Amino acid sequence: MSMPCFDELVASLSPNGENETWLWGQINKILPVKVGLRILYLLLIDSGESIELEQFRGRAADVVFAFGEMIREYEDKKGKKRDERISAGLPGGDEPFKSKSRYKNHFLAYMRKDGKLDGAMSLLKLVNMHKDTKARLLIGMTEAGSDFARLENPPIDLSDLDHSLSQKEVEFYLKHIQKSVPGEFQAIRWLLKTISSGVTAREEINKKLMGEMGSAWGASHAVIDTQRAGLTSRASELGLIRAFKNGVGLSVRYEVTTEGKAFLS
DNA sequence: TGAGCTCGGAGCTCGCGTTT
DNA sequence: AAACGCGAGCTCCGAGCTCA
Repeated sequence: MSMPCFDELVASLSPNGENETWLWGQINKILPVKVGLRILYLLLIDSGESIELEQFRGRAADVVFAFGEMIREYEDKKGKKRDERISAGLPGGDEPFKSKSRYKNHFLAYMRKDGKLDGAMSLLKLVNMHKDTKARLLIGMTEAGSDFARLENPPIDLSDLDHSLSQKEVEFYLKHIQKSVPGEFQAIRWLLKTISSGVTAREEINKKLMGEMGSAWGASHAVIDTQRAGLTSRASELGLIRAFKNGVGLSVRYEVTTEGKAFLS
């Protein structure tokens, strides 16, 4: 299926161009997107080019909920700390309905009443949607989505619950956003450059972000905070930055990793 | 006019440092 | 060594808007 263009995405409702429109900050992990994408890929082997959106969303939420619980159980048993867990963002907990619904809307995909596409899968142009002649809403994969879905993934394919993404998946993601999702590409470059220049603490990054993008976005402090948190979380999952605590105080600082430096150059 | 939807923020939990 | 406090990361609630 062809890629959705920027105008078809909910992101286009912001007054800024595609380069300045970052992924919404609550999309803070890539693994939940990858798992959903693999499920869609498998469903499409039987169904052809597209499948009914709600059928996919229901099935994916159920499977990923079980997957998330299984990973959490492993992490609990190992006594893993918050920043070592790969289960963040996956649905789970004792309110399955709410958690699945959040997963479906943030990490999977849906079409708003106004026809704009929302959800990480759509915003990253890994899927596309259309209505058939009977007004049924169908979802299919773009070529990039299908390529990304097929790549071997540590927890899904190797039962490796300590790593969320393989090196190949990281490389694919970065190449893909460079080519097709310029807002996310620019956001990650902005963050790496910012940290490289010595702006390494949470509030300093917020301040710089507010100064440079705040007025264009019309963003409150809370929105800046959300965007910053999501971006640092994604960049860290991709292995481009690392958080550390320097001796005194609690506050975290970030540094650009070797991989991050390679990406910048 | 009220049911459903969207956006953005409120607030929870965890873990670590500090205080008593 | 227990209690406290706070930063960080994450979850999901709900005010206000839209649309039937």
